[in-house]
Amino acid sequence: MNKEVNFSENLLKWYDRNARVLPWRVPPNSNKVSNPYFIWLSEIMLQQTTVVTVQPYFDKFLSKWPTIFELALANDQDVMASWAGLGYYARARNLLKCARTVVREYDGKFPPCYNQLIKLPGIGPYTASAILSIAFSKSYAVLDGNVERVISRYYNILDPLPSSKELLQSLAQSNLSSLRPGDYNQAVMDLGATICTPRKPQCINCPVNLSCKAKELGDPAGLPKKLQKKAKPLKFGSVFIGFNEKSGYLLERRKGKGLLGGMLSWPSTDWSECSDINPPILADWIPVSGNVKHTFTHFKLELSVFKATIKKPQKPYFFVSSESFNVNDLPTVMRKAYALYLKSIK
DNA sequence: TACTCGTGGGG
DNA sequence: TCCCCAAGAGT
Repeated sequence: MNKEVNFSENLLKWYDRNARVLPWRVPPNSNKVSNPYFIWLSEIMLQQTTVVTVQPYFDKFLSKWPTIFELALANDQDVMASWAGLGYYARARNLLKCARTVVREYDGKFPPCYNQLIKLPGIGPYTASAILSIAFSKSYAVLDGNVERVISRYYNILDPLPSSKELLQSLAQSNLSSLRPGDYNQAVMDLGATICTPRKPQCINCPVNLSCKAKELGDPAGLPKKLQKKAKPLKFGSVFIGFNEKSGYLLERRKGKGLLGGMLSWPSTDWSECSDINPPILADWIPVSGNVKHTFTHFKLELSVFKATIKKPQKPYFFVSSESFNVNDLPTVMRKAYALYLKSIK
């Protein structure tokens, strides 16, 4: 028996006994069919996001929009508010674009074809392969962070990411089970998430430890090697929380691209290496004690917070009544500013 | 290619 | 406290 068969067979045997129970997943050997809408929605949410974080959002989206047809009819603000806190908000914008395209162009059915899937907004090589293998049983191996780690260890690949990606993709594909491509992909990812972890891999419990190259002659925990990342600069800015009893809170809708694009936000200065406390609205602004510290993917941020009673809305800004205001409609960094404001008025 | 794009948890 | 990383995609 060659090593490739060994890997795939042992992995699937392990998966049959140890597959995690997830709301979007069909258990192995259950004779149930995956719902492509569930698979797509979960895969978009799971991009760079942990299963634990995704679960409540997945449940919320399914309860509000049980099928792609309802989602396609949702309004943008509702979807963005429902995504708030999950991060990478381009995913939410593309999610809605994609749902509308699939309903309009494909009668609400995801095309079981790589070249068509990859053209849809928010669907890249990973997500296209995940949908094809899990929902349509087609032979496409996924390459995500888990697979990169498992495969680079199994073959002891010493070249650093991302240059080794092409090789890892072909190795993952060469091992794929054509009978159970979806289970194979999910099995590798489950293995990476639970056994072949970034630190302190539990090789003793690994179903393929007897043929793993890194375990045999290398350092599994040291793989995959990655190129060094650059340091995060520190940026500063100010946000302004305006309120009055009658009208509610003064907010803005951030422009549709870039950081926090499309999200509800407190009026804010730009964020840069120099601190800026010039309010975009005229009022008697009072500094709120303390500041907001927040870390984004590529920079750190410190925000000063100001409060004032605002009489009239001023152009791009608008009031949201106290009754309909929900701080959880805001991204996390803006929730932090609100928490500071609440502390200051108590 | 390399950079942009959130957030929370673990070591 | 800080760094790493998590079912990546878009530009």
